[in-house]
Amino acid sequence: MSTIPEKPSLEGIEARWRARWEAEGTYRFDRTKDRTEVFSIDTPPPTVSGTLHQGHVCSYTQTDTVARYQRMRGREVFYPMGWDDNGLNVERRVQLLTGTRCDPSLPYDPDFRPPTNPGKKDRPIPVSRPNFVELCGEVVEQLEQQYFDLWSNLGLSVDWSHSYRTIGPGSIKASQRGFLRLVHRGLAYRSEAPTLWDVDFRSAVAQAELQDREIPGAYYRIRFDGPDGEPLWIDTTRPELLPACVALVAHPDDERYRPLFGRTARTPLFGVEVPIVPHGLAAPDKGTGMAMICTFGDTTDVTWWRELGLDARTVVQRDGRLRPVTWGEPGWPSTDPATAQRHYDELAGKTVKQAQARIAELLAEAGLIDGDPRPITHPVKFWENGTRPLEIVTSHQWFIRYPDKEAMLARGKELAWWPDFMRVRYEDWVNGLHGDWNITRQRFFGVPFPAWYPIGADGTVDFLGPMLADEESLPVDPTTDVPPGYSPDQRDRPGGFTADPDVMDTWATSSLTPQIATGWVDDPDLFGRTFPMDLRPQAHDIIRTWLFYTVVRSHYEHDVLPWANAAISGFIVDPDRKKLSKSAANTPDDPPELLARYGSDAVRYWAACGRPGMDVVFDEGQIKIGRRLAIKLLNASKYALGVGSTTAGEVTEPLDRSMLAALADLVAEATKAFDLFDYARALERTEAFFWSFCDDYLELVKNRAYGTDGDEGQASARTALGLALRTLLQLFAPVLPFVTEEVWSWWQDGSVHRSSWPDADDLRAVAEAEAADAGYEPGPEVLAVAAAVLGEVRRAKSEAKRSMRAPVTSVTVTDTPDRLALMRLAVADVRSAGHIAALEMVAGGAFSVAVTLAPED
RNA sequence: GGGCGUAUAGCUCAGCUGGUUAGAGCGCACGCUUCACACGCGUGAGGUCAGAGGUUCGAGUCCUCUUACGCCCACCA
Repeated sequence: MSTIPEKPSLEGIEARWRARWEAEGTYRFDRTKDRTEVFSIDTPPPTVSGTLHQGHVCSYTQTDTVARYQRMRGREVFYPMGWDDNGLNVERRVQLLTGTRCDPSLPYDPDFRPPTNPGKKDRPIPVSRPNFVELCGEVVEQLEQQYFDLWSNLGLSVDWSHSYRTIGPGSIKASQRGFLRLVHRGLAYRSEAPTLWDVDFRSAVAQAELQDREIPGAYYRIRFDGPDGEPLWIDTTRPELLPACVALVAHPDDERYRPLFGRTARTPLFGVEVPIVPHGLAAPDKGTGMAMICTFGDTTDVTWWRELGLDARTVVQRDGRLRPVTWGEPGWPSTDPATAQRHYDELAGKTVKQAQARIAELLAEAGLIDGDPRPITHPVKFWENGTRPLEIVTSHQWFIRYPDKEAMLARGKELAWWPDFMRVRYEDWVNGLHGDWNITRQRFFGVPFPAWYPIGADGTVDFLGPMLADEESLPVDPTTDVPPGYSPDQRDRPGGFTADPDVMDTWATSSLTPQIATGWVDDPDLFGRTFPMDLRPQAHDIIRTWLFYTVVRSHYEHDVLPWANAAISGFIVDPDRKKLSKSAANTPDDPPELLARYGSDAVRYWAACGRPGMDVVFDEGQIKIGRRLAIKLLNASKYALGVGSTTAGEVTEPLDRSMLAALADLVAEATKAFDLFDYARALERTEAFFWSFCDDYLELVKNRAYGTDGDEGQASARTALGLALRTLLQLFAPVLPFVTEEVWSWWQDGSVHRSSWPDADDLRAVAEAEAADAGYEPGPEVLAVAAAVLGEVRRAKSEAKRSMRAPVTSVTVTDTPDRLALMRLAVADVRSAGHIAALEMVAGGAFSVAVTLAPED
């Protein structure tokens, strides 16, 4: 306990309490507790390569309020923190920051240091993969420190001793273990397949990372030769893929084309005989109703190609340029190879865009285009972080099979969603799934696959016959470790082996965050106390990825849900309802600046005002209100403690009991709200109570508490004030951890954050004690009636433009007998607070108050 | 094209299972140096609850349709 400051202030309290909480282990997880006593949280690992903005502050604060509530309710809270340093974003960030680019063919240079301040225009310096991974590690460490500072300053009650990296050794081990187990059960497999591919980042991307964007394009109407030499017109937006055309397709019911099914057409410029086939996906109303199938222009092409068993003639390479092709060779048939070659040589080596322009010219020159291209805008698939449309290339990839839709939907029903309607997003996603989950990324900084491929005596690699690491040997890096039965000198040699060159998709790791955080296999004791977890907090945009994948992995590995509850937060939007972008950071409004200007509690207040699942508008005004609330708590507390508040005495005065009865109702409501993860409602109710508590109750009780009206009732006021203050501090503690802890320390032992959540029944018992004997029903009404009369007196003074201290000669209250009876119980306090000389009560009629002010001096 | 959500005072939002004159804060106006607080206090003005139908004794609240906005999904020829 310490003393009450003369002039209470918020300045500096964050640093003081951060240090104290850390030193005293206030939020340390007690791992002697049983699973039933534990509340464990699957904290979202923030992407350290991203930019901190108010959105992070908002959602992490919301979760923290729940964690703090559960802790006060007596649950031992397991609240770890992860850092997501996986993925393409880190690589991109590292490339920018260090001016380097990974070239896996280079040897490791132990003395390499990146330039200190690389210019944007400088050509990136190629570095080896180990060098690049080292740089990633260094950059990631700096980024984590920034995040730690912010989180800690914000007052997250995380146990920092339980933190992990999505690419740390423990995570790599867990990811590889999970992967191997799926492979051994036949649930993960290797396949060569057409894959959506970002030509700039030279990597495959998964369905969940796709984004449609409307971009300009154009329809070209191109002439094919029909079976009998007649013209056959098709519309395409991708004329450059003409050399990759393997069939023409129309709807089976399309009368125009039905006679042509089973026959062949000839492609223009290249003279390739392609079959004319029916398929239900062909749209009679699009273009001419007949489309060319290319390998591969879009995912529909892939579907057609697979379902119709067509040839593959791919032309787009991984760098987004057209590959060299020799026409007339096997796989590249043409009725006129020389002409085909002449045309194709104009395209080979060009980018898709360049090739499109050139082939349009070639077609026009040959008179094979009908009219001018017709400009359109159409949705095209992009990688969500990419800048050029995705291409489809064929490559070797690892896939995880999805469980039955029914099983996944059942898991979705089993999970408690907050708010409940978010479940629908999950169900929509499950119902729309197609294909399996491609977990391969052609990157460098990530979890490597614990796999190698045998090299035959002739030097060919069997990319479909992987050799897997033993689970006991994990974690492994196949580029430095050696597969069982081989020696290091056999690497990349005929008869030897080669490492799997790829890394896992970021979600393949983060789908195991519950397992990673709780010590799966490596710490069975902790795992048994914390898994399955209680809560997954996350935003709605990654239900289809993080949430869904986590459910899949836990379903496969443990046959349970990974957590009982999913609390889904909204986005932070700017006042124009646009999602906050990265540009929101590094402005005067960025989070560290806001925390410094208004204090952490104020920013937390704003965050906690956001309803669960609803988008939150960034509103600096709301932060100011939070600051005002925190300051008000300091001052009201100073007053209450200054008059000698205690939590131990008796409460005898009806007004005091009435206030406590109202407080008991508040506690019940706030508790219920928090149990439903509705921190916003709990805060709103508590705040409303607190302001009227200050405005009405404190004013009514002030003189009595000071003892200026005599000793009678003073003890009652002191006890009521003490109980109310203690309760209010506790109710506010989850949202305003700093100021509540500050005030708590003035008069209570220990931390408010480890105190027991208030009990509505206890308060009600105090309010009701012997009330019946005193001849009235205890409830909030006495306070309400007294406050209403006081309000009328204030109004009279305001309208007369007089001070609130102006003396009142007489007041006449007219009301129903019942309400007058309640009024009578608090009449002394009302007179005192209103400086009222005489107060009369008249039964009958509607509530009204006549006020006669004393004349001014 | 399908789905989900939102629409209440100038702004940000409450209004839980339908029930007396629709609430709060900010902002605004007018006041008040009041012994916890001028980083304050008091009082006040301000709303045809997006629109149109319907159910009901009664609808901001339930149903239908429409409109606007946001988000998610969808086979891009």
